[in-house]
Amino acid sequence: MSKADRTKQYIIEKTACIFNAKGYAGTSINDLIEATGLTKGSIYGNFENKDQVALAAFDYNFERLVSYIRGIMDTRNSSIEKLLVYPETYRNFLTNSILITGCPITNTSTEADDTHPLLKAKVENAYNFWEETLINHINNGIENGEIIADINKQEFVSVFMSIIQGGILQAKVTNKMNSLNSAMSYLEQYILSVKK
Amino acid sequence: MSKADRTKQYIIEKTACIFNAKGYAGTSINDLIEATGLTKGSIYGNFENKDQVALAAFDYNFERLVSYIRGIMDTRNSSIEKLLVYPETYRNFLTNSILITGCPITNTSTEADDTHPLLKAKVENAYNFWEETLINHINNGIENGEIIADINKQEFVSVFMSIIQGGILQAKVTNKMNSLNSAMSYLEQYILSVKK
DNA sequence: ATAAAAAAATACCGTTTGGTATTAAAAAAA
DNA sequence: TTTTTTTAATACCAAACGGTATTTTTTTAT
Repeated sequence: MSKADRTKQYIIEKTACIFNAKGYAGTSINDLIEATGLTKGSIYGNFENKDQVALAAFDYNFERLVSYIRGIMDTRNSSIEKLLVYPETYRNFLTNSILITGCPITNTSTEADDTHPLLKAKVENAYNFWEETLINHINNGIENGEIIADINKQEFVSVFMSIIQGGILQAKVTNKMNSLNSAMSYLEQYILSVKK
Repeated sequence: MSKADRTKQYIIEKTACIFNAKGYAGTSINDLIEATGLTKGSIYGNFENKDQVALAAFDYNFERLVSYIRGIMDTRNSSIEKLLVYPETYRNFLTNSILITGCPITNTSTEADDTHPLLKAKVENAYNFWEETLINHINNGIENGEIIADINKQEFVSVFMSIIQGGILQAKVTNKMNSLNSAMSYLEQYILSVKK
């Protein structure tokens, strides 16, 4: 790993949370300088422009979240238990450093959809990835005879993701955990309702 | 209505959609000038600063959405039918000028929560208002014997709002209506599931 | 119709923005 | 260990930012 690669990574790690919290329009080069302790010249020596840092930061935020959840999932044996990792994780998202400034997909999608095509494309991919992952878990569950075969996959994953995203949105803005907890309790029931 | 009040209203009406689309950090004074055809002096003569325009714009966006939905609701007789106005409305949100740039609550909450206390307070109020409205409809439904009495109100409204917000988020970013339609179909079932 | 008051346009201000040469320092290769 | 290459810091830039003072125009009250 070259010096350039290391600083590049360092910049991403130090700024990713800022982009997630303040948004991509709300984050300035100066914010990046403050967060990294580096100079403008150094940042622009490693990234073409602010856009490229933002895109890399999103990838980092998303990848971190994905690997965090996958890490817990790997400790679970059944498909249903794996799906239950989501409500379990998001229930305590305010105490989770990865999620404390909100879900990167949720945050980025609202900002990027009407303003930032490159970022929007990234969120779109992230969405599709999440959807595919969920469908894979469902398919595994069906194959194992763990999940009912006549499940409406499309509807299930849409509702699944909606409940998580909506729940986080509500919790972040109201500072109350009851609504998120309620949503997550329902999600648990919802998951168990497709159990064979 | 004085001239000042009229231009103030004019500025709000012309800029509200921009704030909703580009966000509050992403919208510049120049955007406001372009949208209104007015000059900087005129805008600052009617508003203390950009912040105040943004706050007024959010109020306008929210109020418009509320009165739109209430307008349709008033044509419905039962509580269940009134609740069904939501999936009906949000199903076609991309063709609805009020919602085409997304739900103001959803958009604003992701941006404001970590950056803009005044705006965050407004979104919080909007949330609470929405929640209260839903609970009122449920209470009416229970009183009329239309909705089952042992409904978990807190959970119901949380899930209700989550499905709508999550569904819009997905539709906006994927440009696909299936996921939103699926989520709205489920919401319809969900509403009917509390029917007596 | 005219005078007073209010609103809008113009012109200006300092600061911050994203970004770029250029110079200095530190890695990496010889 | 020295030279070359790469990386980081400095210094700079034009443009855009939010905002203000002043002048001109338009309302409004008389």
